[in-house]
Amino acid sequence: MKPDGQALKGHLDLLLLAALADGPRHGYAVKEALREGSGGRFDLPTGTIYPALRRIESAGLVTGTWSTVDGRRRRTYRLTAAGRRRLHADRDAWREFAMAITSIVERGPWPATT
Amino acid sequence: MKPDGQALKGHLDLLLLAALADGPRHGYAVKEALREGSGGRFDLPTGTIYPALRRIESAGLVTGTWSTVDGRRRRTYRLTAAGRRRLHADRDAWREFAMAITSIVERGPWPATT
DNA sequence: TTCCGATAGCTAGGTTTGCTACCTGTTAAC
DNA sequence: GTTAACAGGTAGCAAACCTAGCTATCGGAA
Repeated sequence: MKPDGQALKGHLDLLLLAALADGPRHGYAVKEALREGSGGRFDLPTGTIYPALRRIESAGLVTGTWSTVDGRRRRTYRLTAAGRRRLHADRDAWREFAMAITSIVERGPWPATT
Repeated sequence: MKPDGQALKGHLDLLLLAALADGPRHGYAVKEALREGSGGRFDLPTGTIYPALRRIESAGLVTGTWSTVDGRRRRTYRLTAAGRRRLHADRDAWREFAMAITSIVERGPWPATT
């Protein structure tokens, strides 16, 4: 499926961190994990994934190491302690955010402006 | 509460449309409705609200009319037919989006990369 | 042999869009 | 007289995701 315009803004880091939560993955595997984990909803272009991984790497949330498998260069990322903390914090923030949006959007007519 | 960085990107229009779903409101009332409807979570600055209302107005999703109450200028916005359609579409898109994020974020360790 | 798709990585530049900071003005409270 | 709440607005910044394009390997199809 195609990207959502701006909808992902501010939530991509959470997705990347979540995709690395159970162990190291290289960039392409992160991309596949997000696609499969979302039922095809988040089929993000590599131009979104790779710069974002670099970004959170330089923020100290993940560390990346190079390796070569079958002649293909791979950069494998793993969560740092800070990344894991950020994952938990962002997950909480997401829950709060989603609840707030939902509470506004999923309601019948508003109570009269008291 | 303070703004969420980039988290709102792409979802603000939905909130504005939802705030106007049960009847016309002027800009300031929209701001208050979002603050109250979100339990204080979305206390958006006027510099966010007013330009965004203008934006969705020029997109044909709402229409605005001037009036004066107690010497205060008010611009009251109401949904157009297109705005109501967009509201429904965006609400569906939000549900899908939230489900997709949640399904990635709210899980134990990923199934092994098969 | 050549080509293509999947895998794997990368960058440059554009665009959108919310936020910061600032402004005008009225009414009511202190 | 000053402040707070109400009501509207603009200019310009900055984040960051997306588009478009690039290199390169490997396996299978044509």
